[in-house]
Amino acid sequence: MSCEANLTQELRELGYRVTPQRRVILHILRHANNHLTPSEVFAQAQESLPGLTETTVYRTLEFLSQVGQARAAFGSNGKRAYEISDHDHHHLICSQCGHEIEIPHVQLAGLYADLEINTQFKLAQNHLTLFGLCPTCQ
Amino acid sequence: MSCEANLTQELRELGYRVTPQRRVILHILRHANNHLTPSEVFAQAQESLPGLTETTVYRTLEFLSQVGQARAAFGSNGKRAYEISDHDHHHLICSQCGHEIEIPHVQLAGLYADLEINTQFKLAQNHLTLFGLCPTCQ
DNA sequence: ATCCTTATTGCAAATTTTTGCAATAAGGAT
DNA sequence: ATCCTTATTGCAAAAATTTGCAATAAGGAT
Repeated sequence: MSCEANLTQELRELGYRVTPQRRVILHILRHANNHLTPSEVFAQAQESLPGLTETTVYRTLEFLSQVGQARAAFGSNGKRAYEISDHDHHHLICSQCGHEIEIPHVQLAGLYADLEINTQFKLAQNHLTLFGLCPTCQ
Repeated sequence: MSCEANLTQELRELGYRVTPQRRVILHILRHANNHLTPSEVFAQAQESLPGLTETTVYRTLEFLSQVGQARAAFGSNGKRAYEISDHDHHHLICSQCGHEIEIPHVQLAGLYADLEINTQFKLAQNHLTLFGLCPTCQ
């Protein structure tokens, strides 16, 4: 559990608790190479934590997003999926074949800056999902 | 049903059928002043179409998005909502108080153009939902 | 006006996601 | 090491969403 060490402090200071469920789920997210649906997380997490409930998975995933450790993304179908919130990026999905590429957040940095000026909002770097047709499918 | 006249042709040419369910649901979307959840649509639609099922509402909403008449948007909670796809825009929601403002698509036009060049994708103008803190909540 | 093909609907059942509440267990204090 | 407070979990039940399949009805052809 070495890689979760830093989080522990952070959460406690905010009055949250560090539970086995949260550790395991965060660990899974950290070691996944792409986003996972709640049921995928549940399936994996259950192996190390037999008593785990789906309810808890949903709540934990939501919790991790709240504290900025995870991020929710929505696919074309509206299916929810979560991923670790380490490197800021967005997704561009081909609505035909489903092929998906990553867009580094820096590419949107200019837009975000402009919008902050126009709207007076302080923007969060939430994950966006764009759609289009990939070169092959056009 | 005057305002649906043009759609009728369009759908038939594509091999789709114009049914009372589709008419009513599209009509509701057209006259709504903001996005509606499937159950809200269902509630309203049922008044003019007693036998209507929720299943059909879900399917019709999805269908209307497919043919470009409607658009799905996802709120902070991940709740799905649909709106008519007339003027292209996006939403910026305050993650604190839920206050929501519209961002005209033109403000993202530059970004979209850049992305099309970088990625080789042909981008669709899908509705994006951005989050942040509104002036009051900051 | 009737017939035919097949896109769409409704129904029932499965799945996914959310919610209320009592039982459990983190973690600070003694 | 034990006690206390209350954040979190599990459970059960509700609500939301999806899926398979047979019955219905759009709309083109006769």
